[in-house]
Amino acid sequence: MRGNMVANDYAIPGCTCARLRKLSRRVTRVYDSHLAGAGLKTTQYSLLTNAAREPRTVTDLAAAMGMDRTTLTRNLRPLVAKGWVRLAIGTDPRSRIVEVTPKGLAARKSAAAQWKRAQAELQATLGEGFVSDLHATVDAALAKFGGPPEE
Amino acid sequence: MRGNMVANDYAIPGCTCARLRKLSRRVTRVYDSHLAGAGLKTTQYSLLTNAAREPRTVTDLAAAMGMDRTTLTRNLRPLVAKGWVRLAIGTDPRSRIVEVTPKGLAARKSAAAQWKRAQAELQATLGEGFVSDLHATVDAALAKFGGPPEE
DNA sequence: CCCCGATACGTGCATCTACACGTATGTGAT
DNA sequence: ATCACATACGTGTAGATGCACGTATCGGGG
Repeated sequence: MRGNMVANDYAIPGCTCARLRKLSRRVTRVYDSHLAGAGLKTTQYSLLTNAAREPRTVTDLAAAMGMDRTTLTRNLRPLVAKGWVRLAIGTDPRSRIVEVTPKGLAARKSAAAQWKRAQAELQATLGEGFVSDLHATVDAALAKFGGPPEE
Repeated sequence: MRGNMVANDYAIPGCTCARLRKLSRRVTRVYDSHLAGAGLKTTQYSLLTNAAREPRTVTDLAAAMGMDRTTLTRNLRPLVAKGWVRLAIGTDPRSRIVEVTPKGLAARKSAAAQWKRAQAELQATLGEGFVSDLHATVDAALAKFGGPPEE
């Protein structure tokens, strides 16, 4: 009784990419709205966290975060400009070690509260169990791509 | 026996946003690598599809796609430049109706093959059942945000 | 008819993302 | 020592994303 469901073929019921991007946009806006008060974006908070975990070369950090190396280079720029990150020369003089400065650590620490609020809002919206399942699913997908879930 | 696991607090085991963005990057690269041969990006393919489904105002289409209205305005620009999309004046002269041109429909149709290949590669990498589950999870999340999964 | 709040858009600015390409340095073979 | 290949990086170009802000039109009340 639904009529002809095949009137046109413009439906993409199966486009994984579009769905993921759509959800990413929504979720990113939630986080960014909270982190705005701390003067940084979600991406930057994530970057500071990953860089602080362990000093690494640009290439290694980019690989760990699953992003193009040149993307990381650009993303580092605003952080370097704010004095939160420094690019040091490694043992191999060609390499750049991404180092979070004390100022950067302080910025991250002060933003942590807002990050927690964002995560809490998300869990309130989606439900805690749902978020857990979502994490598991996303981590499993990332693992199948070969990289670590890391974060 | 794992030693002290709390040496630093730089782990964000629970950052939903970072995980989603990471997975989005990976998946987008898969799709874009296939669609490159068709001369468009995943976002553009998705835009063409959504716009072709039904002519709508910029505001309505943006809402359906879960993106900022001004983002849609910018994303439409390259498509308009290629003659794939046209912005017509609606009954309300302030509004712009996003219309896909015949040329745009043709471009989308010719890209459909590459899109299928991308989707196939993803399913081969993740597993078909996994992709189904992922869709269900993402759709459920989008629904909890209030909007339609649509695509 | 005029004013005012609501509505529909576009722009400026900043950031995120990645491919193609170019530069500089390390390394191993000759 | 030198040459060739690999490695580590940055830039040019192009698009995706969203907030703050400004402009123009619509519609109802005075």
